[in-house]
Amino acid sequence: MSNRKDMIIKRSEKICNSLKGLMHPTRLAILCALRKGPLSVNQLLDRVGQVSQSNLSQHLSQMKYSGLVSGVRMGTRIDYQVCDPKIFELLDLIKACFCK
Amino acid sequence: MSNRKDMIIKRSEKICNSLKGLMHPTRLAILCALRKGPLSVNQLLDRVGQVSQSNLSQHLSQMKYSGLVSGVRMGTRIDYQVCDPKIFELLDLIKACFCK
DNA sequence: TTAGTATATTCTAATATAATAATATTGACA
DNA sequence: TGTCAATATTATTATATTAGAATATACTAA
Repeated sequence: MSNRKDMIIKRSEKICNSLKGLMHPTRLAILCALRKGPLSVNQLLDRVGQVSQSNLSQHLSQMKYSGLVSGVRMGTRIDYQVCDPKIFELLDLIKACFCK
Repeated sequence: MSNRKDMIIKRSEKICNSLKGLMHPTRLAILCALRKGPLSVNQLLDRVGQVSQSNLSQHLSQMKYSGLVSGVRMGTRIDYQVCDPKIFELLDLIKACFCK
């Protein structure tokens, strides 16, 4: 049925879907901002470039969906944080690869 | 003029553009296939999933443009290889982050 | 309960990306 | 030169992603 090529493509598709979670300037900036710890949406709004609240929220929900961040409600606000600190290693390596 | 936020966004944009080079199942599969060494377009065609020659070529040119691979003509064929082996570290870390 | 603040959702228009088919280019060699 | 094999380009269409505006929801406090 499914041969080696299909396996590779299938795995690549899965990886791509996860990668989409960080494949946007705004989303990368969100991750950078979250490096030092959790931040609320409004705090993020303040730290990340010129983004509307609505747009920021959309990006956050996309990142939540792809398992990059999680949000904890603290009363009226929601603090977002990165699920797996390994992501920061990934960011560092990405910078090492592409920022020269 | 350009404050801290702008800097972050600018750098994020740059990283994103580079990342786009690997943000596709076919392109990821190409990179995997190139891990063991250079391959010609036809060889890649044989190793990567169901892709047309034309489409594969387009992906290769995009990857070339974003600095991921380079091609060396050998007579009638062109051998492609990964520019920077650090990319494979990146792939491994991506797998570690997202394939569990 | 009402007002106010924080965040999310939905819809739409604009833009970007991808796949396909058709055609073109390049190099080797008779 | 003409043909063949390898690779690239172009145009077109289909699909996905994004931003923004408007609106909705959730919680707090009075």
